[in-house]
Amino acid sequence: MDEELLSIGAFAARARLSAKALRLYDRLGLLAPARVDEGTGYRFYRAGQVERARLVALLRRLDMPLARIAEVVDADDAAAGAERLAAYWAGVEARHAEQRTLAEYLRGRLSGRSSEMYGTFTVETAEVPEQVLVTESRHILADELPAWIGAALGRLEAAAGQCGGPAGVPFVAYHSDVSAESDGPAEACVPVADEAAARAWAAGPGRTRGTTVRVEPARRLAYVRITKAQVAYPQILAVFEAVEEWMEGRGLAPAGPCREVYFADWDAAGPQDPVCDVAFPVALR
Amino acid sequence: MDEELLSIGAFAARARLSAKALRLYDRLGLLAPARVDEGTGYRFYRAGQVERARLVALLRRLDMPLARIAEVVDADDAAAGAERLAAYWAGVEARHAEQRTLAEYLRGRLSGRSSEMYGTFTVETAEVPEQVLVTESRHILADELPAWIGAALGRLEAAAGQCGGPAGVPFVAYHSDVSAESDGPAEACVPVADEAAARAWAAGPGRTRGTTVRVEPARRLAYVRITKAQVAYPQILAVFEAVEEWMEGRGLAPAGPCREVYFADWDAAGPQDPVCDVAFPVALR
DNA sequence: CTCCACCCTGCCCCAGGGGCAAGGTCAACG
DNA sequence: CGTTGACCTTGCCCCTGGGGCAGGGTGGAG
Repeated sequence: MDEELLSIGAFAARARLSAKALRLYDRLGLLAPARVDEGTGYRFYRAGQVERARLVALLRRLDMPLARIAEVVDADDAAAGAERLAAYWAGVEARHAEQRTLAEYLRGRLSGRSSEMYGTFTVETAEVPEQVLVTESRHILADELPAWIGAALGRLEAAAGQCGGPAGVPFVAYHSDVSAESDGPAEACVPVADEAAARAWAAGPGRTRGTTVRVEPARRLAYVRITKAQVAYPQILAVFEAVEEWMEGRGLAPAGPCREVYFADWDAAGPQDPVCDVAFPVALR
Repeated sequence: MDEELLSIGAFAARARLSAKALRLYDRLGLLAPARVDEGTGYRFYRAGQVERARLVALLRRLDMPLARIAEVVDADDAAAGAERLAAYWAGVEARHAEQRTLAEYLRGRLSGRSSEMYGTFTVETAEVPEQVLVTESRHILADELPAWIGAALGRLEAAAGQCGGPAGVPFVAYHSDVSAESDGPAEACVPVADEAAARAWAAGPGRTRGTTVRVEPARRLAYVRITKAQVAYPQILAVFEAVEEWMEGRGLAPAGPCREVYFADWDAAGPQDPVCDVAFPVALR
């Protein structure tokens, strides 16, 4: 019945944890000893608890916080625990991918200067026909930009359904710098098929928040295709700079505001999937 | 001359840092204000310091410790800073690669059990001819294993130079479990060309530490090829288990101790490069 | 002159322990 | 039976990189 109670030191050695850590896990309720002597306070563990302790130790090696470890090891069944682990790890991977692109950007900036970073991006061109756009504009700083882009494109795509449906790829145009000091404005744009319906929609109720309809003439874009992980401030600025340099090298001047073209399903994309073109309009012909 | 001194709040906004962080960086000598008012203690920064402050902020987003940030931003020239950044980031990548394989192992263990993890490794077989080995054996626990393997194979490869040269790929054989509780023994082995020279070497002075020479008969190996990042305790145990399951599925029994075959240059390999075969000998024919 | 926005220092807080001090326990050895 | 040394307990301070708040000083605008 007692099945060999282990002292904290013996248990720590078997579990590859320190006694100090075990006391902490006891206090947090993550790994309670099987018995605590009332007189002396000595902790005693069953040999069968080693498995749970080792799992905790392994999860700690992923730098998982103890609270999330508790969610994994206390899950109703192992599969549910695996899901929570997968969710945690996906977050780690996303953060790491973002940091990796930032590290590459900084390394290039510190060592090679522009010549090197220019080489790491491939600039292409594409022609885009005239489009009717429903748009939403806002003055905004860089830190709120990702949340706003998601929300604004969501609203505009909903609107596009009432305007003949989306007729192209959504994008965000920057009419002036968006950074920590400069607030744009930025303009979220969704091409639609039915201009008359779009104008009716824009004149409808509750459209005071910078929404408008405009016709964007046909244009040629110079762009760099980037992955989801690379869509992060401020390293994305290096991409804009790369396109500008490419244009200067060919004697081309920007023919309108720069933009980010979101051609893929953002939520479905993984960190290394291409999702966005960083683009400048250039003169046609 | 004064060129527009900024208060801490104004400077913090431009640098995308909190005032609190700036006070900390001042105290650590990482980013000292251009002037500190003696009477009031007010800190004043030059606009030109913004660049350094932003670099610090970006490096912090890599979770780089402030001490290492100081090494980067205080480097003699930008290229030297880039090198230190690269060194730091290489460490991050290595740790992340190791954590990734651990996360995959744990996810498999929690969710799919053996069926899934079996599927993630590809087991191959290979035939190895008879070999003369110089070897070094030791009782050792898992946590000291990597350091010992490096040192022992280094010594044996040096010895192989006096024994007709290396005549095959070095490996480590496990005659019993090596874990946190069980200490093997493990045996580091390097094949050599000249058996007589090897026996003379083994009888030479200072060879009392478990070194020996033996002839390993020809054998067939069932193995899984893994990357440098996967060579880490305890997730490597899952690889051994995968090979064992594969063998059981084919009615094969181990014909000797399991082993890790290091066929690539360990130091030159990146985390994702294949470097090691996790192998069991099986009966020939 | 007063008000409000800044600014200062100093203290406590977070995670996840490491390290040490002061004192209690337990088994083995003489 | 006593002592010794290994082990256990709690409690406190330390680390990093700040966040948050208290209590008090400053400076410019109205």
